[in-house]
Amino acid sequence: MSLAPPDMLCFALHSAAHAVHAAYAPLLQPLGLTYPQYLVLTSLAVRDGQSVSDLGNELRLESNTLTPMLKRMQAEGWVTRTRDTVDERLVRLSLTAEGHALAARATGVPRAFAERTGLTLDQIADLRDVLAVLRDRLKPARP
Amino acid sequence: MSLAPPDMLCFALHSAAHAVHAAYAPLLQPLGLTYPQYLVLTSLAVRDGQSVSDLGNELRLESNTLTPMLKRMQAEGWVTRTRDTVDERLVRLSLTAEGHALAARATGVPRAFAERTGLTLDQIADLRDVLAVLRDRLKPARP
DNA sequence: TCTAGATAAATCGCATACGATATAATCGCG
DNA sequence: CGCGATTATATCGTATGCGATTTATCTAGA
Repeated sequence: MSLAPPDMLCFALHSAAHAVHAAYAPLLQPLGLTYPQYLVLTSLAVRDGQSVSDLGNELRLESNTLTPMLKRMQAEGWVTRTRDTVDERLVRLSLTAEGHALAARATGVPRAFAERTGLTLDQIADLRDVLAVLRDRLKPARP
Repeated sequence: MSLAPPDMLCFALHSAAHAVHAAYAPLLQPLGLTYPQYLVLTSLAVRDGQSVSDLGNELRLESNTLTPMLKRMQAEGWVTRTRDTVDERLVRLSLTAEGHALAARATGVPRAFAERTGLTLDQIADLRDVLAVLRDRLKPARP
């Protein structure tokens, strides 16, 4: 006898992640951003000049996902991609002025989302930390 | 100033869901299953004869996602898709003998995963329930 | 020094996901 | 009864994600 999906942690995670994605979409669509692009923009707004693999390590994504996404964001005029002059294997990422402006416009999005969840800020922080522990146990980030 | 992704609940969920997906992959690959296909198989093993929208309501997926996936699973010989004779808009889904055999082989997968998480069964159940509440608050299933 | 191995991005193919739309079947209201 | 609205799938286009591979660059050891 097998467990049905509603009884499985993996499915709860899978479906909750999609629900969060869907909840963010209407907040991000007016900005022209997809949800993963929003994460990239936010990461670069905090730390400029990251390489593709720095960003991938933070977001747990591979170059095969990031490269096409970054090219789309470059085409939108939000991001620049330049080879590192010292180590030419690295591609350094920076936000343009438009990128920074967009990140500023997106600042309020997490708060709007937090309100939609109906959870307190403490509950949100606790859940976030439990999930981070689970994730890092399953798939540690590079040191 | 914006929050960085590691501080955001949405990112914790996003990345934990991907980590779970990645942890399931090596368990499912020997069976020839992808992770969403595993959820479909499990759902049909518990309740046979569901329509596409029944299944979509349980898994929170739309026909535009399910139809191609179900066709692939039909091509593998695991699932049959037949129009309901009473209401011909409905497509009824059933597992074949191979489908049932595969579901039986997959029974041990959640336990193997649970061990990988390092969480107790109570912790897993609690986390699952919190995530289900969050999901249903953001995107309720049809009644 | 010079090359074998490691590393960083990029490319390719495939499987989700979803918004928008199309099509077919059924329902409901006058 | 008849037709517009609704419902259930399916189709199309686009954006992730990832496994496997490729290319370019760098590093380390004989």
